[in-house]
Amino acid sequence: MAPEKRVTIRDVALAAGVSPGTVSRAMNDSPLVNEDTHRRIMRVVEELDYTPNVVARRLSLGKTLAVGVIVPFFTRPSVSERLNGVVSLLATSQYDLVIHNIETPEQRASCLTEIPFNEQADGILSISLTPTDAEAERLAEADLPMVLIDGDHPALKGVHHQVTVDDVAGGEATTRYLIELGHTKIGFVGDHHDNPFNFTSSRDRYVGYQRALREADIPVRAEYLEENQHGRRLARESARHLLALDDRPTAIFAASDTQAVGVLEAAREAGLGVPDELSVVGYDDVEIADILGLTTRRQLLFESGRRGVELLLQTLENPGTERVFETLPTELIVRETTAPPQG
Amino acid sequence: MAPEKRVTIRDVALAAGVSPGTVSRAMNDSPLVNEDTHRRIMRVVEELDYTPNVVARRLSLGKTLAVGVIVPFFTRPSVSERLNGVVSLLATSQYDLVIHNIETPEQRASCLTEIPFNEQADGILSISLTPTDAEAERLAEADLPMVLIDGDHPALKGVHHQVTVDDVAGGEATTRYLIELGHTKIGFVGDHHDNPFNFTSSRDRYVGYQRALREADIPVRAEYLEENQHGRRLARESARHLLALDDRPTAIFAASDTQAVGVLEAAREAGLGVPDELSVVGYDDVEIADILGLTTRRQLLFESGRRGVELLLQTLENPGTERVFETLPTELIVRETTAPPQG
DNA sequence: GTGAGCGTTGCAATCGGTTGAATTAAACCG
DNA sequence: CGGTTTAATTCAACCGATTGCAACGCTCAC
Repeated sequence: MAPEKRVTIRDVALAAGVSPGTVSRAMNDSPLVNEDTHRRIMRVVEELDYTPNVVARRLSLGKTLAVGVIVPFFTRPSVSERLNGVVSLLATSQYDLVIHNIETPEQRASCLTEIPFNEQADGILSISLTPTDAEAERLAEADLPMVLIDGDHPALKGVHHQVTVDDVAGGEATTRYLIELGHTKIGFVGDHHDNPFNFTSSRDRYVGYQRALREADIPVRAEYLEENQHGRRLARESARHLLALDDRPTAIFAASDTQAVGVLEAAREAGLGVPDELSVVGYDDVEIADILGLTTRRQLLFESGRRGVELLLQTLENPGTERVFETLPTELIVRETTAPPQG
Repeated sequence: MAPEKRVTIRDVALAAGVSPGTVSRAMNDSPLVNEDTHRRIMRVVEELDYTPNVVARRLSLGKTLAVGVIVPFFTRPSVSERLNGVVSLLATSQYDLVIHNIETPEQRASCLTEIPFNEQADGILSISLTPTDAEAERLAEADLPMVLIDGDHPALKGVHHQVTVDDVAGGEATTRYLIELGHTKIGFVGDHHDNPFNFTSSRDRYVGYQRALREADIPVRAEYLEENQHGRRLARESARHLLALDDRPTAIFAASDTQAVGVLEAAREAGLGVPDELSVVGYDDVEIADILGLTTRRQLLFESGRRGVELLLQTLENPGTERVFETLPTELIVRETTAPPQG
């Protein structure tokens, strides 16, 4: 009834007639305590409804029992799906999840430079962020287990795993698909390839796009590239430009499903039928793609998060683990927004 | 270069020629330290790149400097938007955000009964969860500041704020809108009103729906209510049933935008034109509603999260704060899926 | 009967801060 | 100039667990 103070290990010790140390050992199932004593202590623990103070444990163990997740724009469906994978697995472990969302370049900088050093986490998961060289250097110093999900840096030293997708290959294959359909005039709607967050996926997909065109001896036309900030609205504007060109593309490759939606909207505005007059293909395969029947390249978002945590937990258990670089496969999901060009 | 051990407060004290206590006070801007000393200490802090160990602070202060967020299915767009509001404000505070996602009824139970007691957080935010009477009782015992966002319990004692939406009123107003358009045959597609998560929003909106019908002297027909688990796919099935009725509804009110999308899909399958042959209205106004031109009732998702944190932080700063119950407004956003019934 | 060995348990230091009380030094005043 | 106030700092206990080491009681062997 009364706001009774929290039960500590000493209370238990007193009630059980042993020392705090023994209670601690009993709680942690140390083989050093007698079975009877163990049972007796556990009974008292039950009675008093004792749960160890996590903060004290942390200090004592020198471990925080938490992992930090650094994630930009976690409300974006693709990101949130990765995060979902992270959460799903982490929930089964003893580790807490501390979230650091990034919405501005400043936040990005401070997260990447401070979080790994302030001893708030035993390990770090970074989602969709690519460290710069300087950042990578500094991160290496922290020597904190870190896993990069959908983001890589070749020079990262120390215990750093990576779970990525080959965006160049994905972009190339997707573009090739359009070429095989017969398209030669293919537009690209993506992020700013030089951006303060150092997001690289759009840029890499464009590199793949160029590669596919070159392989097919199709010239890469500068006016077919539209860079913009991420988002449906802005992608719509980008697409408007493409569709207003004298020699407009017959297909548009959007760097994400979100942007593809903007492209679809622009097409509707322009009175262009999809896929007859314009083919549109996205990237990610989030739910909206299914809803709209968008052809897209699927990547394993949920799995990437899950696998990232798996690697991190492995490293935490067993610090000797070797670095792992994993590349997850992608898959083209053909729906109703792509077709051979007209005529 | 070497993996130098972490700098502690004692190192700083030594280097600055003072005692650890003084360093502590200097770090916390206590007026008890001389200005010169303060400056000197801060210089050393800079040089050694010292940052206080948060875990140790926590133990010492008896505060965790973290708030826990309990949230079911955080990948659902409406939920993630609320969470976004939470994160946006919390990022500016000194508090960390520890996430507890709920995907099963068991997780729900354990979160609601354990989290508030394991001293891992100074305060709790609960999103879209309605405690049962028994849970409310137990929660009151924890006497931990807690804010319910989109979830309420009239009997919650202690320092508990609530930020909710009046779902009954929202459901009623939305239904009235359809009635005013001329509809009398209005279907309802929602969650199971009796569900293991104790989600209440769909049920409440249905209560409002009934109320609106009664006020307009329109009989409430049992066959016009379709309950199902949450989700687009299942909502589609529910809608199929409604549309297959001999006397099918001319309008369908979905308890969420996600479910409304399922309804739209069912309409397309059935070859029914929207809005001419079938009106559809959703709830939430998440992005998909905008994309699809769905008429819906907007609630302030982001703001609810933000306001919830605001209240929690207020309480943490100033434990004497009075309880606040807030009801956020909703607004009908008319787009292209609603029209008067045919004929 | 004494010492070695084993299984248990207690003791006390430790993790890295915070904070109330004690202490010192400077300042002020009649 | 002694006494008292005031400011600045140190000291040491404390938060609540963990853990290496010492110590204890017992058994068994020689």
